[in-house]
Amino acid sequence: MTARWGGGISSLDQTSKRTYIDSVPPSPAPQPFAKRPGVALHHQIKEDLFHKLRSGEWPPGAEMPSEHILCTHYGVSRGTLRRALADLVSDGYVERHSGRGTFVCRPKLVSGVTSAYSRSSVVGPAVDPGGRVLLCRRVKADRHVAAMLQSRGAVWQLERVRFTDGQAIGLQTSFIPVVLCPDLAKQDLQSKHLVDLMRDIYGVHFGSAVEYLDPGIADSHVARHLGIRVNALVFRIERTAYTVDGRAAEYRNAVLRGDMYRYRIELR
Amino acid sequence: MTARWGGGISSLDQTSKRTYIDSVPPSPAPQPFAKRPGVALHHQIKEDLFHKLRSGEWPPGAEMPSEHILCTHYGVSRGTLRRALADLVSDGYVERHSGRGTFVCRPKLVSGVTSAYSRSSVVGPAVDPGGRVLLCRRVKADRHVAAMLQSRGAVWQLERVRFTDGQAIGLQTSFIPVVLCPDLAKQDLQSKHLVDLMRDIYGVHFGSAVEYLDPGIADSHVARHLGIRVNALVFRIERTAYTVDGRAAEYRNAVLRGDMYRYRIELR
DNA sequence: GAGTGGTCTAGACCACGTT
DNA sequence: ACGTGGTCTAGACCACTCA
Repeated sequence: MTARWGGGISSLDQTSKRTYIDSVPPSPAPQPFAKRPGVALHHQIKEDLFHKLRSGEWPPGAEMPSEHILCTHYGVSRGTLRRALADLVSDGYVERHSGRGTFVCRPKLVSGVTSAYSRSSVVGPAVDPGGRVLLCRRVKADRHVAAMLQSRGAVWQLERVRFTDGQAIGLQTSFIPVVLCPDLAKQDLQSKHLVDLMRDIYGVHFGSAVEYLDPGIADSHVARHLGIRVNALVFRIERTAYTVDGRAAEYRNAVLRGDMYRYRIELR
Repeated sequence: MTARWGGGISSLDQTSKRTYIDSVPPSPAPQPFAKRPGVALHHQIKEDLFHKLRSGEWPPGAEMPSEHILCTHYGVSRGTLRRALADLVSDGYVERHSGRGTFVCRPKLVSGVTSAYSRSSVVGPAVDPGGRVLLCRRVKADRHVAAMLQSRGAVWQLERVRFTDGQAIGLQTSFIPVVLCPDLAKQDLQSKHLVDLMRDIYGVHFGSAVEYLDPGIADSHVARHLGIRVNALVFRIERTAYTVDGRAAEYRNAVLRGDMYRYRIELR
């Protein structure tokens, strides 16, 4: 049996709920739980529980008090308490198992590079829509592109230089099934985001994408168009984007200046 | 006013709920909603709503029916329906605004590199705990390290080669405040994860971390220890890890073989 | 069988935004 | 004033786990 709850809750419960009356505690009783008006109860309870978690009152792995006990302690209904616990679960702080109980999560931060899921974002100046079109032609999808797009038909090959405030920062080649946008070459690829264009003209709604990131260096082609020296450090980004109903709609190989962008990853 | 709901729900409602009776519809009425036993109702409702979203029945930006209407349509209580909607909200598919209504989210996938938050993970063989210690000494934190650790005291400088299955794959230098682990040099840094060690010996619980990722190339030092050629492509990873109560506990500079690992990023 | 969490209901009151 | 979503309650039944 893992650590149970030491105490500090049994000080207030059972009796009347929502009693703000000030019967001065005879002993230095721990501040039990004072409801603040104007803030959702479930939120206050979540904060209080979180505080107990990170103060070490309930160490990682420990079993927490049952819903029943917590309800009487906080003087709230089960629904309200469960809302607080559900939020802690979705934040990854506690685990619940039907029939067993509620447990404090052990930190999942692995020491190595392999780590738990997380949130990530690109750090750097915003990229302008559109860009200089170097190439836009119909081609037959090669083996690799066909595999990534899950289709063997004709595709548009679209190569563009991307800018931020007039400065070239990326070079990318997209492959898009022709069936999705029959006359893509006629569209305003210079000044519009591809996602906006495909949505507004062809009704293709992007919903998700998967990117793979590798370190790379600029070859002469990349260096010339981005105005950087050959062998300068870049990110190589391989990306497949999917429509909201799960069909692959764009496969893209991109290069992004390594001196102007970095990836930020938030682990938890 | 954005698009309202075309129809298809008004076919069943108001009248008795949970009526499976088969009064054969005079017109080809759309299959309304058949509950499957054994699956939580709120989950079935979420699936049904999701299906309507991605089928385009409710386009992005459209206002969805009110809770009241959906309750009568599905024949469930408000709590159950709200649970389904709450799940859709946390998945990022719908937005709710008190007093206004519930709206279908517009896809947030931006065409450019700058994109919405996402989940990410490292792809590659799992890293062994510990590693070969090249250096472990007390030093005074320099300006940069002190800033990252939010403290000016003495720190441990720990440089290790990381392995996977006997093969060197990464080189990292950690800086850890001495106050957190007075005799770190005496510990088993060869075969234990730093997080495990700091938790079990010093009671330091890691809770979160922020990493910055850059493309890089191996210098002679890195190349020698990782057994790769000079100028080989690597990831450079700058990482600050925090305890559960938010104090910086480790600042790390790491290099990871670019030919064996890549970052996978899932955008939504 | 007792205790746990998971689900669901049918009410209630509230703050908010629109009309 | 009305309809929206946000909050909260007090019950109920269930599946699951463990002693």
